[in-house]
Amino acid sequence: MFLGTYRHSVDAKGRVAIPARFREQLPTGTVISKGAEGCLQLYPPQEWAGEQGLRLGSTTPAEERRLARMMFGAARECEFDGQGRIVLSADQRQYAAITNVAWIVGVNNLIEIWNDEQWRRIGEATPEEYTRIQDQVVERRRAQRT
Amino acid sequence: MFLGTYRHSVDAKGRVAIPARFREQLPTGTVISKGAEGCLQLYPPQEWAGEQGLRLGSTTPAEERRLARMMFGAARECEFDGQGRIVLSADQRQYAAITNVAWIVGVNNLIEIWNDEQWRRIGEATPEEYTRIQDQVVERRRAQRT
DNA sequence: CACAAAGTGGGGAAAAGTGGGGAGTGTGAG
DNA sequence: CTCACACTCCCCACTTTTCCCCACTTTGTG
Repeated sequence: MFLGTYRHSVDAKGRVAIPARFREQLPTGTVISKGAEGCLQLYPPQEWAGEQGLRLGSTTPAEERRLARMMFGAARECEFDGQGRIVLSADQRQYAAITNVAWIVGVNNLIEIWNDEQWRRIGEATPEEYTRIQDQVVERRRAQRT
Repeated sequence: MFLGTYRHSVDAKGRVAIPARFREQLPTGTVISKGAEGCLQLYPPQEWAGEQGLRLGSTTPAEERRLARMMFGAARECEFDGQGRIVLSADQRQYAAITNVAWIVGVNNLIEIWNDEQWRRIGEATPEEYTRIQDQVVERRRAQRT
């Protein structure tokens, strides 16, 4: 389970430290790829395996083909250096618009990496916004039960 | 079952002691997150388990993605030190507007942490207000059943 | 009143995060 | 074929943060 938000710096070489709490839970075989809303996502091996359902074949719909190409084409296996950092490629940094600062966010089953501005919009919700969102969950749960 | 209200101090490091009565009932795996109306909430493992259904994957809809990011990004697993204290992160203290004092309130199935001013507004309700609130709940329940 | 438990505060060791230098490897041009 | 350049990766050193431990104060209880 990945929880919490961490603000780490990205150096000139594109290196960013993954919080130790997360790193402990990431075995080799962890994959980094592009995610929705312009973030990067780290999939632990078992989560990445869950995405294998997305395959190309003669019956695959067009949107799924496109999604599969983007997801798998952008994916790379994570490699940690001695200090627990990974290197974000120039391509990945451009996609996520990351320059000097990155927010590393635990989202239950996977980890996301965001640029400064975009994460602030999500993470710095006021208590009022947060209350509203929470009410949405309650509402959604109720809808699902029926 | 968590009952009662406790006023504890928060030191310069952001540490706050959880009342011993509560601590005895909190196994490892307890999670602290942001709650409605600007409080912080402690979920015992069995309460938090309900939130686990929310997972990210290539088939997760947009509203759920946003929700999951906010919920899990704001949460952290509780870690007690030798004196039974937890550390409130700078982010959590800002959200709940907590500086030197925190009110720790048992609310049946979970625990809430409030700042001085906001808790006074809730806790110092007059008998008249209390009655009115109770009637509102009764009214709402009645409306929902229909 | 005395003792025990709970809460509070601070100092120091250890761990995590950050930045830079340099060796090794591969590529491309001369 | 050789040399120069660029890039990657590994290692080292420094800074900051975390957390663990100790000691004191306060509260509650027998």
